[in-house]
Amino acid sequence: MASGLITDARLDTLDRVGTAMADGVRRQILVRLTNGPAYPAELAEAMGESRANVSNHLACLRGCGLVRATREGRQVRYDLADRKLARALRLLAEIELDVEPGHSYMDGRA
Amino acid sequence: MASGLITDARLDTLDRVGTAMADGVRRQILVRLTNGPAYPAELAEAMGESRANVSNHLACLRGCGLVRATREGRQVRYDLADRKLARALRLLAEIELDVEPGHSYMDGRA
DNA sequence: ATCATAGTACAGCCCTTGCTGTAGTACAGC
DNA sequence: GCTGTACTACAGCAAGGGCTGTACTATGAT
Repeated sequence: MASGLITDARLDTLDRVGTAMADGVRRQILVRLTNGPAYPAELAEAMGESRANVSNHLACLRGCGLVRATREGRQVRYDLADRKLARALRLLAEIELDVEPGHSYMDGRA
Repeated sequence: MASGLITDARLDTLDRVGTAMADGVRRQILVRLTNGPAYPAELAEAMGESRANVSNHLACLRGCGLVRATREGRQVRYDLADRKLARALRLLAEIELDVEPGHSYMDGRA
């Protein structure tokens, strides 16, 4: 079952991950969380984005369930919700994608 | 290096995968291609979408480099471009995401 | 209590992106 | 040659989603 077909129940998970990865800022946040927990203000400064913007994207990631938030004093620590997520992200990043440059869609034959 | 940090060079790959997975139709196409090659007309009927729509999304997936197209007579066969992609998609689908129902973001403590 | 900081929530505008419809290309058969 | 099929490309409109700015809550310090 682990390496079998993707069931309908798991399609919901892919939907969440898909919408989470749809935006560049959220992808960057996910990558950074792959290397350990982080805080909104820290993320905002490191990424050159406004705090409100980062906070909104973090809310999106929470809604999708990819990220967990826990209070620490007056700041909030964010972690990836599942360890498999970090593994999957690294696996995705390792994929070799040779894109045809001319954007001509027929690569094998014309 | 395989299980290390995600380098900037690999961020480009994540961008491609992210935009590819941003849309529900494209996610569905990717899942179907995980189980083997497919043809546009076949996909369109199975998914209840127009051929033009499916073709546009396939063009997007080609542009991102996730999918490879080869002519077969007067139809075109589509395959996933990399075997790791299928593995990564299955891994993503296996993630357990327990989303807090009330959308109240503080789960650990209030 | 007051002030400052960390973070969130939401309205508003704008830009991106998806879907439909149409025109066009490529191949197979007659 | 012509016709039909499989697929693509592109214009046009509509809708979804992102960024900014502001208002608000919560915690900690003085």
